[in-house]
Amino acid sequence: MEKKVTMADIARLSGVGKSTVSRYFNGGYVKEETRKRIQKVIEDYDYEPNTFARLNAKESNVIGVVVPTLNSKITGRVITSIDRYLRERGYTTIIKSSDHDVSLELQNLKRLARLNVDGIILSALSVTSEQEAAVKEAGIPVVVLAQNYPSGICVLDDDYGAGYAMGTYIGKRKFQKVGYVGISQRDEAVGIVRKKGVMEGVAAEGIHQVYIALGDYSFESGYEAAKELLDKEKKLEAIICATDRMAFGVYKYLGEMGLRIPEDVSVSGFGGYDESELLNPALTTLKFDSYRVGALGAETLLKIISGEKVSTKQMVGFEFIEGGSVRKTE
Amino acid sequence: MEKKVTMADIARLSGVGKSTVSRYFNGGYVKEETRKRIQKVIEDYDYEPNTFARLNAKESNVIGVVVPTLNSKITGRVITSIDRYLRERGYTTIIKSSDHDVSLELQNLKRLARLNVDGIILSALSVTSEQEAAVKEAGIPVVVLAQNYPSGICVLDDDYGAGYAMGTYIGKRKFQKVGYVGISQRDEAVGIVRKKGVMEGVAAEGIHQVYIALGDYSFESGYEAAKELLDKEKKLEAIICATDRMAFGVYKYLGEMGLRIPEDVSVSGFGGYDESELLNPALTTLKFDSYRVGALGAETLLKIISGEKVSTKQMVGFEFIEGGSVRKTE
DNA sequence: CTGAAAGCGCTTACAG
DNA sequence: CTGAAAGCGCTTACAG
Repeated sequence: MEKKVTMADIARLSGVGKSTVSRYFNGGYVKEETRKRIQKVIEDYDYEPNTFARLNAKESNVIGVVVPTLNSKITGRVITSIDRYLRERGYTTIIKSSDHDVSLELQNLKRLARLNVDGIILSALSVTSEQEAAVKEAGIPVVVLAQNYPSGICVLDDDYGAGYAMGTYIGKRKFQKVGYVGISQRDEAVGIVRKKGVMEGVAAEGIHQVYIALGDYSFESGYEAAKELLDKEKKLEAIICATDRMAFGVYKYLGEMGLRIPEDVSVSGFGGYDESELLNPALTTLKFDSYRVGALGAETLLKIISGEKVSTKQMVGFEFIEGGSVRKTE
Repeated sequence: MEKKVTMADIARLSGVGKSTVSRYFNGGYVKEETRKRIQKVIEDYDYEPNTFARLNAKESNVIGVVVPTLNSKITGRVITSIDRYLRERGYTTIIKSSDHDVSLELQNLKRLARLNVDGIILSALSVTSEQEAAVKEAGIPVVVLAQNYPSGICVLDDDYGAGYAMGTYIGKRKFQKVGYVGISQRDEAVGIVRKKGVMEGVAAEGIHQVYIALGDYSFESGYEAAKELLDKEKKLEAIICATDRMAFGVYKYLGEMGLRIPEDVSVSGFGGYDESELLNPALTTLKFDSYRVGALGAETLLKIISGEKVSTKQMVGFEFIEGGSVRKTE
């Protein structure tokens, strides 16, 4: 292993002081000629400063990202987008997973604060008071993603708008009997806001009675919900599912019952994962823009850091994906 | 923002020297009584040392992980598993994405080395000589994942075994005409090793002619490959796909042609993502154990760090998932 | 078993 | 425009 070359080495080799090399990297004044000399040496040695040695720098140029899991398509998109945005602007991003554990999430928050990061992007499991306290105590800018965060800055999916769009889409088909497979209210975005959008959307089209079943995001729960709904009301014409995965479960149940989609029952979802198009018929669904959520979150954080004013609550749009799972009105 | 409490504060508050507090954290000798005093203060102040300030420590307790993308199911599983394994053992893991960019991958490698990480887990885009040089020069332990790495230590999926298992499974059905949708040889694991397994597997069951088409992992390429294969050979009885996603494309083409699965054509894949069971019929496929790859990679790296001997090449198994997409022999 | 001192690789006033 | 000095929050010999 070769000796690691440090800033002091670069300084010595270029015949300048360390402070000058430091200024070279941090945009301070360096005479053009000196700059050239330093640059040459840096290239020769393929040198880059050690980001983590900036112990007493005003800005660390490090941003912390806390996510609930490393294992979801959404998280994958969000952190890809954050990482890219930040990298292109010279920031180092440190990703910490809470692994679905609230206490680990709290620990991650505290640890990042201690590492002197310039800011934190938090994709929260849920908003807890302890967490709010930690954020406050950290004294560094925090942007919360995909979760309403009244006491701070957040970037959200437009769940209400999406729900409303799907509600009116289904409503316009003039179905008499509609079912909805929802999610517990503990998930505010999906369980409350999205549902509200759907309900008000169908209502706007004159449908006032919706049969409701509750699922838990899983394939199986969609299957069970479909069974429950069709048991309660044999003549259901359409089932709106709060997530694609549950819609897949509904597909399975309808298939087993010999009911055709969309001739007998129409089905729709929310999510817009690539799988939706694999189904037969392709699922009519709605895709949230997770990449945009990540990028906007990062952009917002950098603005806060540089002292710009930002909105406390920003909404990111969605895209309607029309498949073949909803019957057209003849 | 409150003043950050540092190790010096803890030392002062416990009436000991900084070195003693440091030893407290790093397992050095501290008298039981002193230990208690320090512990009390630490708890009162909810203190944890700043991992990145250990500039001249022998071990940084930081492990770097370089992945090709943050945006794939497999990567998600691998890093979840690595992160968990390492966290439980007191390591901090730093995840860097190469975002499908070879030069960024190289930069990530160099940067991590400069950060003085104790070791690196590399899920490589491909093995390049520059990269091998960087790894060598880094002078720190590196474990390569899911890619054969003759010059170092690696942890691999058992692609040959998986291919062979699928090959014999299909072969035993005594199909006369079999097709294979493969992947370019540039991907050694899938394009060469897996294919070899499949070919030798079917051959072992007496099938010697296999019609081959090439795809690029995508849904569309699976669709096109199916078209090409069925064009070349109308009576194909089975199509083995090197990946599930391409198998989905095959499903679509067969559906459009009015061919039933498995009555007319049997189909199988590799991957075992959750989506496979959503299809109708469920896809017969084979699941690699990405969690195990991650954990074994991390375990191996820690062994190297602690000076234990490790195998240069370790293979991780798979699980056969029997769906309904392959015709049973009557 | 413990602490003062030196050092890790940087950055930041400050004097020139 | 530049460099010497002090400092960031830790760890590590070393002396006691």
